[in-house]
Amino acid sequence: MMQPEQKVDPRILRTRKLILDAFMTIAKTKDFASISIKDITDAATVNRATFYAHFADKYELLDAVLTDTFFKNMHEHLNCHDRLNEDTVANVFLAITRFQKELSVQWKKSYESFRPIIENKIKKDLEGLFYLLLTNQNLAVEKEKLKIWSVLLSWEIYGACTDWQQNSTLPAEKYIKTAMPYILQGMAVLV
Amino acid sequence: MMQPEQKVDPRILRTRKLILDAFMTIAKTKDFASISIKDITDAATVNRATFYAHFADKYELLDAVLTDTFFKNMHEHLNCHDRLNEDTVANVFLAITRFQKELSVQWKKSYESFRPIIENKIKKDLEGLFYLLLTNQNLAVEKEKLKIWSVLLSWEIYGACTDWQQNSTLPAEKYIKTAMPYILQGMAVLV
DNA sequence: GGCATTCTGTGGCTTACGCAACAATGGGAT
DNA sequence: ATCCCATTGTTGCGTAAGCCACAGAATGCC
Repeated sequence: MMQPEQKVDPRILRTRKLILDAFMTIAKTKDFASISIKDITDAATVNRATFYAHFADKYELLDAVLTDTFFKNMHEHLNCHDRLNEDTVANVFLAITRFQKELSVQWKKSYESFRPIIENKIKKDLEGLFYLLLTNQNLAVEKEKLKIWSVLLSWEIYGACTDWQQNSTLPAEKYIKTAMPYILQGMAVLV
Repeated sequence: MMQPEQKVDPRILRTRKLILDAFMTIAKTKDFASISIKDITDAATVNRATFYAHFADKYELLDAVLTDTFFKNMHEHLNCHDRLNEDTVANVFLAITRFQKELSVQWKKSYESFRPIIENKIKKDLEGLFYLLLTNQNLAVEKEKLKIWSVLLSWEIYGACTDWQQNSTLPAEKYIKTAMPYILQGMAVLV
């Protein structure tokens, strides 16, 4: 989003990465609740006090990990200069479902305890993403409305993902194609 | 050797490892002479000034890399509580030849410029190793003599390695078996 | 219940590292 | 020969990270 990204001390990046990597590794073998800060800092070969200089607690770390991995995943299939249209929505849907799949496989032991946190996180991120896309295509609509519509759209999409995951036997591509007319109908208010 | 190994700041170990790893990686693709300090520190994501806090120059780094890898290699086939005998000598010979082989393959681009440095280094290390083994088995011989005999033995063994590498077509195991009687004859002065 | 143990945040102090700037050296090109 | 640019070590200063010790909370065990 902001490309200048003014220089960050390399030590900060290094330590952050050490912590994130350590956490992701541990999450594969241990339940989230039973992971202690010490487990993480030991694995990261970082002092416990240093952890707290980067993150307030375990949950903030989880948040950061999700942001990193989710956005990484997202950007592989979407660039933020796209307009919000049928293709974009479909791509977002597919990226989310793929991401969830990956998480539940990679983080077997922790995924269940993560789920509600992940859900909120992704919806917030989505909301921000949609809002960004919408403002970028300068429509003649007040920002207030765009904000709310972003919320609606993010819940809608995320709901679709959850439903697909839990109840559907369709391939993701089919599912989203089926859902698309309804979504587009809602988005039509934009133009 | 010394097992207490009083605690070292983890940052030092980390930085050192980053530098060593970076160097070994670069050595695969570039000639030693053409590797700059900046190349190394960039790859290691470490500041150039930090490099100089750890090593005086490129050669000291090379020295450290060799020590680490050589001793690692050596200890896999030998423990320092062994006595100095036929088996030990044979193991050392094989460890060295294996190590040289590995280097020349791994560090294609740099090996030739390394060679003389490596040679001195290994002989020094060998000398220390032999001296250690000899003193450990408390013989009734002055230290002064043990020191000199360690030198002779290390040159002898290293010479054998070089000759094998350059002139011999025998398998290393055969070669050392052939050379062994002569070496043992020399060592007989010890008992 | 009580007791011991582990974990969590936090603060004060020390140390290692990053940064920018420097003079000195050494090719390489024209 | 001259200029140019890159590399080499070195320095002083600011900041991130390590270390230790602490009190309070949580957990487990009997």
